[in-house]
Amino acid sequence: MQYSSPYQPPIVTVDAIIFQMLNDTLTVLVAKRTDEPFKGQWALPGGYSAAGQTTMEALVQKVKAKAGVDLDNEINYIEQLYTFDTVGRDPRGHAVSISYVACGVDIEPTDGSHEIKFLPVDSLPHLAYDHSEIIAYARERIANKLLFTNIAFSLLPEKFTLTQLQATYEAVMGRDLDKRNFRKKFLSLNLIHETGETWREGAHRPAALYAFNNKGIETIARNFD
Amino acid sequence: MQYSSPYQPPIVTVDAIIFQMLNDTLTVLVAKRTDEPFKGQWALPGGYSAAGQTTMEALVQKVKAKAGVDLDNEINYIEQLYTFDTVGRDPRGHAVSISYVACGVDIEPTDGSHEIKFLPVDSLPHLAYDHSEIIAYARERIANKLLFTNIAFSLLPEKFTLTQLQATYEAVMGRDLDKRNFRKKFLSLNLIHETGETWREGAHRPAALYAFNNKGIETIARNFD
DNA sequence: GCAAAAGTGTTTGGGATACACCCATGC
DNA sequence: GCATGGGTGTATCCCAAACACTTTTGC
Repeated sequence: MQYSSPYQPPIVTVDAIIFQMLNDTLTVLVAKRTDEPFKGQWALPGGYSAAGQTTMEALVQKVKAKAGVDLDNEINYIEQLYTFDTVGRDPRGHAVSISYVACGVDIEPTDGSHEIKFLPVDSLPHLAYDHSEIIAYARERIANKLLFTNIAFSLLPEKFTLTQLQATYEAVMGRDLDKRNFRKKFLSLNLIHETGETWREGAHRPAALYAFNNKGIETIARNFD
Repeated sequence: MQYSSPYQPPIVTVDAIIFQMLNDTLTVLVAKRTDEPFKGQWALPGGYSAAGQTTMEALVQKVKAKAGVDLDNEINYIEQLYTFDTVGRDPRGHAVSISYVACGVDIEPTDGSHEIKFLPVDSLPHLAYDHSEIIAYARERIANKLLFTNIAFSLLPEKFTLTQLQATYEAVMGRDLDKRNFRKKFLSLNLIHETGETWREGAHRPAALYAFNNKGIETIARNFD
C-alpha cells in the first residue's frame, strides 16, 4: 500500500498491562529492556503493530515473543484500554501506543533469565516511557469494573474462598472493606455459587469454596430513576 | 524518521463523534463524502493523523477543515473514545481510527453547501465505514457518564430548565424518566443551582432556570461497601 | 375558562452502613 | 487451650421506585 506523498504516519505500537494476583497483592507483568531506548529499565511488554493485522493480533505476537505469555490462552480477560499519543513519549520518534489491559491467574512468563517479572503495582520501580501512568490508568479501569461487573472472575482461580475474593477487591481498589457487608452484598448479586468443597490450610476453620456462575463479563445494572 | 525496513505501519486516522441536542433530540455531526471510497455517503468528520502531532491536534485540524467546526472553542467536552482497527474497515488499506467523542451546544458547521449536518442519532441513514457502530458506542459512553458525572453540562446551554435537563437525559439514554424522581434526585446531587431567572415561552407557567456549578467534569461516588 | 407545561410529596421496600462475637481447626 | 482465620446478624438510615394533582401563565 502507498501513502499519498506528504503523509507520514506515526509509528503504531501496542502495549499490554497484564495483571495477576500474587500473595493477595496485585502485580503487573514487566520486562527489563535489553535495547535502547531505556535499556536496563523495566517496561510493559509490547512492540510495533504492522499494517494488515489488528492491534490485538500484533499484541499477541509481541507478548508471546517478548515475555513468553500467550494472551490467547493464558489470560481470562482482555480489553482495549486507551491510546497514548503524546509526541515525546518515545525518544526515537512519534509512536502512538494502543494499550490493552488483561487479567489472569497462574501466568508464568517462560523465560530463562530473571528479566520478566510480575511486580507489585504498589511498589513499582521507575519504568520506561510513560508506562507508570499507563499502569495507573489500567488499574483504575479494573477497580471501576469491579464495582459493576463480575470481572473479578478473571483474577481468581476457578474455585476460591470469599476471603480471597475480598482480598482481590481490596488489592485492586487499594482500600479495606468490611467483611460482613462485603459477603452479604456479593452473595446477593448472584454472580457466584458455593461448590460444596472446602479449602483447608493451617490451624483454623476451613473455608467454603465458591465459583463464578459465568466466566464472561456480566454487568450489574446501575440506576438513575 | 526512518522505519526499520520490514515494518510497514497501518495508516493512522482520527474521527470525531460530535453530539448536540436539537429539539430535544440527540444529533451527531456527519458530512457527505465528496470522494471515494464511499463517495456520496454520510460519514463522521476526520482524516489522517501525521507523525509529530497528537491525534487530538490532528482531529482539530481535520474537523476544522472538513466541517468548519472548531473543536478548541465550539465544544464543551471531548474525550478519547476508542481505537477501531479491524483490517477491512477502510477499503484503501489498513487504517486504524482513533476516535473522540465530543459534546456541545449551538455548533454551526460553517459550510455553504448542505452537505454537513447534525442528524438525529435515532434515525441515521446508512453511514460510510463502520461509522454507525462507532456512533452507537459513543452514545453508550455518554449515556453511561450521565449516570455518574455532571457531563450533561456539555450538552446544555449555560442556563437551562429542569425539563430541558431531563429531556437531555432521556434523549441520550433512550428512555423516559419520572419527572418527580428525576428532579428530586438531581437537585440532591448539588451539581446545579437556581439562577433566579425564569424562562417564559407559550401559554403556560414559566420555568426556573438553572446552571451547573461547575463546567468541568465532576464524578459522583459509587459504592461497594 | 381552558390548554399547556411547571412544579410538588408521600409511602414503601430494599440496600448501604456500622458494628462484635462465635466457630472449626491444628498444634 | 490457644492461636488463627472462617463465618455470621441486627438496627438504622437513606435512597430508589411508584404514583397524580395543583399552579401559573397566555389566549
